[in-house]
Amino acid sequence: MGVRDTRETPEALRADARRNREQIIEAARALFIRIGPDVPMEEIARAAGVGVGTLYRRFPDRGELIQAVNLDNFTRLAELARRTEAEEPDPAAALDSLLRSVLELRLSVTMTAASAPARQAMKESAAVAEHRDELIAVVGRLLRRAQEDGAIRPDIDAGDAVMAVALVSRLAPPAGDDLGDMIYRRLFALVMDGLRAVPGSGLPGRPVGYGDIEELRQRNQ
Amino acid sequence: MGVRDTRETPEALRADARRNREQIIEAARALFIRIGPDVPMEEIARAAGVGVGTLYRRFPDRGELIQAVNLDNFTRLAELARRTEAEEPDPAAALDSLLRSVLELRLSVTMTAASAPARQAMKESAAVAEHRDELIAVVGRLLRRAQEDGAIRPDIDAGDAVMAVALVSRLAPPAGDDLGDMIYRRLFALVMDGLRAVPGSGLPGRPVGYGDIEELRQRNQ
Amino acid sequence: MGVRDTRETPEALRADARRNREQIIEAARALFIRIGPDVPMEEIARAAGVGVGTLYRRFPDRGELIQAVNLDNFTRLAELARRTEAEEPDPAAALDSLLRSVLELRLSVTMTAASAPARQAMKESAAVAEHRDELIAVVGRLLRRAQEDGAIRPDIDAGDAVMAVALVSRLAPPAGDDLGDMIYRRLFALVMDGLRAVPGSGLPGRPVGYGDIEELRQRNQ
Amino acid sequence: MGVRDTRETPEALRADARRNREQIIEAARALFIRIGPDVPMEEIARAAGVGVGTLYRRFPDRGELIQAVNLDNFTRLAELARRTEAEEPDPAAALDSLLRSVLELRLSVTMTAASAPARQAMKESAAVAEHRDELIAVVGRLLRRAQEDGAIRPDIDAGDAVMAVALVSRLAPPAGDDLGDMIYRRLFALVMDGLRAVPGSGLPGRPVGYGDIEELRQRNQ
DNA sequence: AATGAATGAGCATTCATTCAT
DNA sequence: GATGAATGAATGCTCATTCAT
Repeated sequence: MGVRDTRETPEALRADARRNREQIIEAARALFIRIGPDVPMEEIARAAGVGVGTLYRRFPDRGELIQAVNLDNFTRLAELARRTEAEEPDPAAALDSLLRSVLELRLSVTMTAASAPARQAMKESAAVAEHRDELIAVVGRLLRRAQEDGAIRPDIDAGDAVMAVALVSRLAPPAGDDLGDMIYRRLFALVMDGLRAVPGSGLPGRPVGYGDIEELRQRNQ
Repeated sequence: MGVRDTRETPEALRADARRNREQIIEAARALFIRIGPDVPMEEIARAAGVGVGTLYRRFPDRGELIQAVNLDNFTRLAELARRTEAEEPDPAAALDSLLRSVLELRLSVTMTAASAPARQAMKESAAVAEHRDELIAVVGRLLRRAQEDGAIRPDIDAGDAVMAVALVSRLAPPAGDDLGDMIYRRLFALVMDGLRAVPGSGLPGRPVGYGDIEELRQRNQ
Repeated sequence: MGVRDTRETPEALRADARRNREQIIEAARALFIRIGPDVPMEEIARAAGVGVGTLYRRFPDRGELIQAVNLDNFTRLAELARRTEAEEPDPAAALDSLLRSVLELRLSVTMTAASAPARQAMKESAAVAEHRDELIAVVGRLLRRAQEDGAIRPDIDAGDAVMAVALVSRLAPPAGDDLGDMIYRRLFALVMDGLRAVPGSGLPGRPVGYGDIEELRQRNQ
Repeated sequence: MGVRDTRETPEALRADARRNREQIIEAARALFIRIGPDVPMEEIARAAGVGVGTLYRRFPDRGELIQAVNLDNFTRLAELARRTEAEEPDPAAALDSLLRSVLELRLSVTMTAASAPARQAMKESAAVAEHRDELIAVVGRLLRRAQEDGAIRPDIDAGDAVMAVALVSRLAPPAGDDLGDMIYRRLFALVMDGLRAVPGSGLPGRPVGYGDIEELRQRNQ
């Protein structure tokens, strides 16, 4: 049932090699957020405490690295989604908590594409897709339940919610920036308010499902 | 009353030179949106139908070009704001219309920062600041009047509104993308709903003025 | 008897065109000394108060301009040499005065070649050659007479003297630099002392005539 | 006691990398002399048999390369000065031999300034300064002793001598050019004769110390 | 005839990726 | 397996020269 489309099975690596791999992903995630997905490979290697050679041995090119970070992100998100759905009985509260956590994990690179070269580099991965689907499924279920409760406006679907949150996540400030953080949290709250039922106001078009988002991504390559 | 801090007064250029200048700005604006502020200068020149040399004669480096595009954007925005405020008596409707127009002009590069090198390149310009101030002043006035009418939630200030719109503007789809456009318009509407008065829900922190946004920008250099 | 190998006869130009021509040569001479022979053509044009177009109309490329400056320099030098020889009866004093004047005119670009591209650009001109020959002839005559007087060492020829002075001329300091000027004058005096008769010390090789210098220049292209 | 202000300790490099580094410095020295300090970096790389990337890895910009060549030059010069002073008891002979060797090493770029951009690029380095100081100290000592012997004129100081030699060194001909070489050696001998005591002739100004030369260099940036 | 705009080739530098140690 | 050196393609920018106004 495990999905496996990266060249190597991380579990099969020697202890030190696996540690290297993790450090690289950790460093890459941090730098993708702080500098952007175009950050020099050498800088990532340095931050991870390895040579570029090692980085390239693990991830043959930038695309594979981005994808690995993505996979790592979505693995956590899916796990988080599962747990939140299981533990929080109120769907609106669960949704709010889940989306807030998404932000806190600062997984921004992940969902909303980045610079053109980075988009080129980001290959589709079955493993990522699997976790993403799971996340989306949870969001969809919570959304529907919350809509049945009247806590979330009825004219939206999971795609709307995901886009809204993904958008806000782009503003994630560097750690320690209090003003940036306040603005960020206010914006999230404001968007969440937008997701709540607002009598008398309708959105244009039709509810956007996650399939729509994927189609959109295709189109931009 | 006119402000001018670019080296040359565009009006004083020869006819063909002015046409080139405008084509360059047009091409740059489009490419900054589509590709990002790091698009190769050569690509901008090609899109504008001129040689690189011409591009550089007009804009000594990328920073000057970005700034010129910014100035052009904000000049239009300020003009638009003035007109909207003068013509639409209902403040909430004016605000909605103004912000919607901002999106339609696809002026995204403008307000929300870009990649690190691009940020470095984006010099502050007195002319840009003047137009920006005027735009913000109008947004602030409309906001206050709409809040007095109870049409907009009382716990926000101009900075909140501007950030919200700037954020959405990043999603501006290429012309002709119907799905993208629908998602984009829905998101905008959703955010506008968030700006409306929502009884019983308060935002964290305090209202964010435009000064806060500027401080934020400073900090990111 | 006039030599004419530049495209246009300066005398035949309209008054304003001639003034332009002279201003360009003046500006070029100053900038060649201050910045070097690679100074941008546009900068020369600006200093001369004309557009590049005008500069290029007069001097089709950098080589022609360098050559024109050269011609101007050598014309003055030849005239100066004639006058000095006629007016100063003591050959050693005349030589000293002539060489000192050469320095004071700061005609350095002229004789000792410059950067590789500049050397490429400096075409041989019959007019320059004529004036140069005249200058050299005077130096040679003064030298011989001074040697007969025992005032100048016997083992040198005009080429030696010219090279020595040309060398020193490279140090010409910008106007107003007192320290630089002192060093410059000391060096000149020191070289002149080297040219004077020094009993008991002989130079290696054989006396170097001007023909040798020209052959050397050929070889370096 | 060794001084080292370049980022890397050359000794610590891998064998092949060190060889490359040396080839680059060798090629750069030769080309700086032959073409000038503005030779294309690519040409230097080609002459050294490496790619540009390698050149830039070792020397992050032209300035660092110039400085490295300088350091190499002065290291040799200082060593040579030490040896000459230790081995030759007659100060005048030692001075003549030392200065002659300086020329033979063709270290011209070093002391006499270059084109404006190159001057900008030439950063001051503590290591270079140290070796230069040592060289100057030796020259100064030899000079004083020779002056006491009456073999060198009394009205000069180390700065005069260094400038004189630096000047001549600019004429260094390419290897194998016999005529150029003869002229070069004659000029050197002539300058040396100028340095010798010449009764009845005084230099203008005051003796120039090395501090004066440094001040001069400052002024030219 | 003068002007200054347009062009594009040339050089410096960076960085993704490959490869020798 | 890890390292960091080498490579060269890509991109920013400058400037000599040509050409439209």
